[in-house]
Amino acid sequence: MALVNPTQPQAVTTADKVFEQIQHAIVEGHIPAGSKISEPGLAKQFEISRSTLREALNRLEKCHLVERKANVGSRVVDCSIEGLLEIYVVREALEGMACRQAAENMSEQEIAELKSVLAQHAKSQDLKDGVSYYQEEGDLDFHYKVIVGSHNQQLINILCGQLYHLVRMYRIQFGMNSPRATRAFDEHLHIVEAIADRDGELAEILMRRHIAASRKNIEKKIALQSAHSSTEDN
Amino acid sequence: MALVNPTQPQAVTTADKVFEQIQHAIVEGHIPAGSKISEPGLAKQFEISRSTLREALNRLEKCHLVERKANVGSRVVDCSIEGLLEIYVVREALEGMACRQAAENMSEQEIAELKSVLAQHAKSQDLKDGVSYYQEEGDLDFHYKVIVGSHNQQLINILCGQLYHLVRMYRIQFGMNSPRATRAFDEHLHIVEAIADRDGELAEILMRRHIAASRKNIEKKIALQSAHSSTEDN
DNA sequence: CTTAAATAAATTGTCGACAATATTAATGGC
DNA sequence: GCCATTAATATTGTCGACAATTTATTTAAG
Repeated sequence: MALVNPTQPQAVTTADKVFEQIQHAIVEGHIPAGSKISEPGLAKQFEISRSTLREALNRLEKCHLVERKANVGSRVVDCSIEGLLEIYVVREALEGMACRQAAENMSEQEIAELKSVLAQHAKSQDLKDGVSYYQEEGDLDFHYKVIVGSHNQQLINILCGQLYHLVRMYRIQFGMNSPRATRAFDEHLHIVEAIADRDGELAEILMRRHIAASRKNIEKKIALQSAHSSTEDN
Repeated sequence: MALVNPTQPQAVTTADKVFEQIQHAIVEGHIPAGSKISEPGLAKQFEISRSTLREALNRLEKCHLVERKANVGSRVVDCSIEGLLEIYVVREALEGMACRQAAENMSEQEIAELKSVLAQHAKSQDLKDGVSYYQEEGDLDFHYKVIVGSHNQQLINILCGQLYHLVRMYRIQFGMNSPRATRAFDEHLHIVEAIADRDGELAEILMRRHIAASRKNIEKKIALQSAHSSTEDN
């Protein structure tokens, strides 16, 4: 069930396993965003040495979940609204290009698989009109398959290896149970069509608009929230 | 003179310094691409412990200059033609978006600085019609300033922190003394115009075409090379 | 009482050694 | 003579300890 990352092969070493555990804890918010990380503390908590923990921290740094300053220490990244919007901008550019390349490079079998993913979403569509969690997973799954379909190792690395978990972190911590579920699904359909037609240019445009729409949706939401809180302040 | 990376602050720790030295050695080809890295060997060579070396290797991994496999070891990345083209695709997407954001977000002063950089290039333009090395540096410098001008931390991180040295590595190892010097300069001029006009859409298109042109130029070169070598094979 | 300097505590960076795994060399069977 | 298995070697992963630096506390001065 868990999305296996092609860029990060099976965890074998203990540092790998601890990395995954901490990663999960950060993404889910069990280790709060922006908090300082105590190397001796975490090492003791996981019953490993500091060297091993530092190895894990290095990998967390690679996917931008923690930041380190020399002689000072590590902190979990801060979840700011600006940061979230920045990531969406990057995604718009990269996933747009990935989608273009997917249209050019995906095999017929991959396209068939992508279609079947959407078909599955469609089936469970009606019964989950309120429950959007699965749709969240489904959305990620769709995007994931398109990215891998680009067959561009650099794109896959950056999007799946580095940004993927950061995006999940933001989604969870900002509590985004996307109200765009059905519209997003329709957009997915159109994107797949463009890919199946091998129309890279259109595929890129559609994916970019799809992500830009998400971003604008968030911006609107934020604007409402701040407007609401400012009336509360009065 | 040396381009200071805003994402990687001054090296203070010995691991940082060793990292920079190895980075330089890899980019310049003193440590050959694709070669295996012996931890005990390199550690002895730099007169540091393995722990410190591994710390440096982790940073090299972050900017995609070395790859590590569990229980096997580290290798310098391979410089394949496919890899080079993949990077150009990523750059086209990211720098295009960076350019759009630069048009929206750069301060007037930053734009003035960007213009002055080009003016300097123009002055030395006539005397370096054969010598393209400076143009190389100048090209990087221009792109660098645009990226930073996007004011998007994520974009800056990925492009300046991760891809920058990889691009340099490819340029040096494939011996690219861009024969597009004067045309590239003209394209830079048009890009700056678009930025100064705050026309993000045009700025993105121009930057994408600028990078795509470089990519196609390389593709053409490669095609010629392989055609040449195949005739040699006969 | 507030501020500055000095001291103490804690944290990070670096080191060398040992354990686990992978690679190479040697041995034996066919 | 060639392939599989086993032994030997080398390399990577992990550990605990010490050095260097930062942070917190205490002390002293104004």
